[in-house]
Amino acid sequence: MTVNTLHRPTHRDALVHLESAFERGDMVTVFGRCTVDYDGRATSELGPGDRLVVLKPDGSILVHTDEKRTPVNWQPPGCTHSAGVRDGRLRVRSTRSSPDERLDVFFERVEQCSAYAVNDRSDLELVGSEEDLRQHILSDPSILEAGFEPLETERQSDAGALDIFGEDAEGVPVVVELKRRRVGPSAASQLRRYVDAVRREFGDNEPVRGVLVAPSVTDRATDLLDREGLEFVALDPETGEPPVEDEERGNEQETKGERADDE
Amino acid sequence: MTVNTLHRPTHRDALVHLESAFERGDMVTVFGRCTVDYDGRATSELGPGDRLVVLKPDGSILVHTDEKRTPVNWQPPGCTHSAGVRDGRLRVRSTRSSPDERLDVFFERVEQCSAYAVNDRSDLELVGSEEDLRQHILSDPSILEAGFEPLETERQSDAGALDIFGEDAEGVPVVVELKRRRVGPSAASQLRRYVDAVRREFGDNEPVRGVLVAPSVTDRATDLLDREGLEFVALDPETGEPPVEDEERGNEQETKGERADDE
DNA sequence: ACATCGATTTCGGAC
DNA sequence: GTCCGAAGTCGATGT
Repeated sequence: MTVNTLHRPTHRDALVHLESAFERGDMVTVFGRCTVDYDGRATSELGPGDRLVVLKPDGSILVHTDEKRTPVNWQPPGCTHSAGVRDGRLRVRSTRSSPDERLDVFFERVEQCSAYAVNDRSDLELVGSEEDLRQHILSDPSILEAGFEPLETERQSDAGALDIFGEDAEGVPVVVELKRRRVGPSAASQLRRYVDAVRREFGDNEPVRGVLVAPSVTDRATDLLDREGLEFVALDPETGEPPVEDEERGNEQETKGERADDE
Repeated sequence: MTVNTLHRPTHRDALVHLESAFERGDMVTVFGRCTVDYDGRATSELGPGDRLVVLKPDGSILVHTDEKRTPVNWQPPGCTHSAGVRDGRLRVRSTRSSPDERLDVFFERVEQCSAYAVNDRSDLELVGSEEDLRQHILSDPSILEAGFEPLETERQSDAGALDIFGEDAEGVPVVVELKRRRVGPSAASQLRRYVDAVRREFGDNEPVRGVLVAPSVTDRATDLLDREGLEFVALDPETGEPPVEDEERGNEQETKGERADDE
């Protein structure tokens, strides 16, 4: 039996059900009318309403309303579940120390309470991350710029690790910062921070270039980059190729032969 | 009846159950062995395993394994739910355009399928945000520094909006950047970006101070602030007071009379 | 719709 | 444990 469900249980029955589910390491859902009280990194209160509460065997807890992808209240993995009956209500509690936190869900009525025995060994395989973009550039550095040579990834600097550090065709050092999606001002600041650090290392006489690589860039970020003498290269993280633009298309020299032969 | 549940339904029964739940605007959970396929901003695949799928009437969908606070796959509000039977499996699909995205969950077996009629009008009340910290400073600017005078919040600059813009006791412009928790290098960069922008506005002859306000700061961020001539002030977002430090405590002048009278 | 930025961000990796 | 940055981040606000 992989699912064990109670409908409209008494608080006492729900309590026993919950505690044995915690014991077995089941995943649990509780649906009913409740209030929520949180105190920890911040403090919150939530008045009465119908919500779905999910308790996982890794210690995480989620309180979901009928809206939003993000739970209205939660606690991350590593917390301790407990349950009890207080003042005629079922209290589901999650606690941890460091930081010291407590989440209480008080049910005035439980509509349904289910325990699921979970078996899951599969890992998610995801394509299109910043790491994928990096692999594209490392396997064919010319997609960044003709003559670019990567020398090091995750190279340490005073300001943190550089995504890619390399040299251009003239041997000038290049700091490359990668983003999987359209970039704004913060990415420009980040690149500047890294370029500043490398310039301090190399001394004021040596030129150091900074290149931001992303599928696209906002206007304000472009302004900031221009002001700092930094550069931008448009690349898609999934394909490693320049993204197709709706405007100004059709006149670019390609480094790969991916163009359709319709012209 | 606020909950409607099927145990080990046939795919066809689950399908009918799902479609009427979508119609009614219920919140839905499906538990069973499934695979997941996602294509959109990125691309992912997830092999077979037992998962809890939550579908909300606002169009969001969550696929939860037995671990992590974050769903292993999901779709944000505004998507369209649909269900069908394909190749002997129950397919639960979520789609949207702009961006063009598709999430498919294929159940080889459904253990339980529940529809919940949700009634929830309460809003979360939360204390301890950056906005709370700002209110503390605006209502008593001296907690930042004696003589500080706030002039404007969300003042626009070339680099974005400033949290607080004001003057110190000498009339020198001050850019204040607020963070509700311990800050690292990126907050220092952000403040620097804002101070640079204001200095460009005011001209090189005018002094402009930059103050980062947060409960604490990392060493690397301190280095960056020092290098840029920026300042740090320690304040807690919930209390608006200097946080209690384990070390070097006991010698600070308080602005509020919150100390215990045990000495 | 896009831009910008906060978040009880969460998460993973490195130290 | 802390630090640091990525994320299919999400979500809110303003334009």
